[in-house]
Amino acid sequence: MSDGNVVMEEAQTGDSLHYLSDEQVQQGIEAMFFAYRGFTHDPDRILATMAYGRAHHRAIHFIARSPSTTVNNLLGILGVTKQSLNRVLRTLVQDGLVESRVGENDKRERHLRLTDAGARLERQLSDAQRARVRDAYRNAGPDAVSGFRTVLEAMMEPDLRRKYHAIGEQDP
Amino acid sequence: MSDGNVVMEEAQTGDSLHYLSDEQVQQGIEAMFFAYRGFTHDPDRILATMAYGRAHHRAIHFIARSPSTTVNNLLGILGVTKQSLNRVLRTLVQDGLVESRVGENDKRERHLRLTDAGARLERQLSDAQRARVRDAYRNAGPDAVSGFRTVLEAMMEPDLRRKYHAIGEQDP
DNA sequence: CTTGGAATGTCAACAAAGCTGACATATTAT
DNA sequence: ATAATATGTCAGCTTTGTTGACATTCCAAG
Repeated sequence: MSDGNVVMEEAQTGDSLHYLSDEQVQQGIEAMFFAYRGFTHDPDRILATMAYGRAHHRAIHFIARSPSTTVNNLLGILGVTKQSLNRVLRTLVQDGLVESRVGENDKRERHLRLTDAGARLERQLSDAQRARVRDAYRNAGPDAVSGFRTVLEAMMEPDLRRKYHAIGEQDP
Repeated sequence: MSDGNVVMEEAQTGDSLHYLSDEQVQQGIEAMFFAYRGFTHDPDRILATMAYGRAHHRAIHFIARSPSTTVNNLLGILGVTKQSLNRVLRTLVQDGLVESRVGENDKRERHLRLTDAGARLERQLSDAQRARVRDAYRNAGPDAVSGFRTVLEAMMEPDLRRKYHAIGEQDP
């Protein structure tokens, strides 16, 4: 819990690295845990009333964000196996929420987009989540939001950070 | 995606609420998703080599943080059913990583604490996670860290925010 | 034009970790 | 005495992840 590491740093630099103490780091870890629970709470509550789960929400979210994305691209973003994603996508396509089009250039690829019904569900699912994040932003203020995003970015795995930045760009 | 809501706010207050735009909120949602993946990446990698999973890590983490906590308290923190937690605790006690003592005042309660072996595993599991968070903190700087924690707190469900603050205090 | 590899889909089997419901056992509180 | 609390346990189910194997389709390299 308290190896001499941080103590040495503090001895070297005084109190300026207080935010790097084990206790501060530990509290940050716990804050991530509890905040993520809040983060998923609202969509989970809605999904519990349907035949869908969090995996469906994730797929719907990123299809909405990157229309015409391919299955392979989605696999890279979500970090699950194709079998796992395919089970989710199959139900969404069957239920008419997602459309799977054969690629024009490369006909092996399937390009995914939400149908109108899918977009409606996406809206419903994400509205509560957006509201929560927006409220948190409003309460915290712009400087805190900036720091929030800076730390989150620094916490990502490098390849996921690249994917994070690629979302919403021209050619992902 | 862009209901007129935010546009109205921006019309009212100018650009000061830019950080509340749907696009900013959406990016924050995705940052949470990707960052949480990084957050769990290191312990998950270690756990994959053992017979334990993320649920064991969570139990071990909070037992380490709140020694002598009761099962009921842990249930409230983790937000799972007693059956689910019990399955995890049973293996940890059987494997000699967690000790379960009958309460002194109230003998219905079981007070949980890590054994030496459990503390060693906790250290191993959490070291990588702490290192990642500490590196993220270091790269982001103290102001960003402050904002990070402010937004995370604002994102929590109120009852979990209370539990978050109660951890590490005298009488949880 | 054949062939290797890539992208996708699908089947089967399995595991982790959540859930509900029911029930048992101590122990404490009323 | 009786009710409520804290815990443990059994059985069964669901979601979501995993591997492994195999088929199809198609692009690209030879």
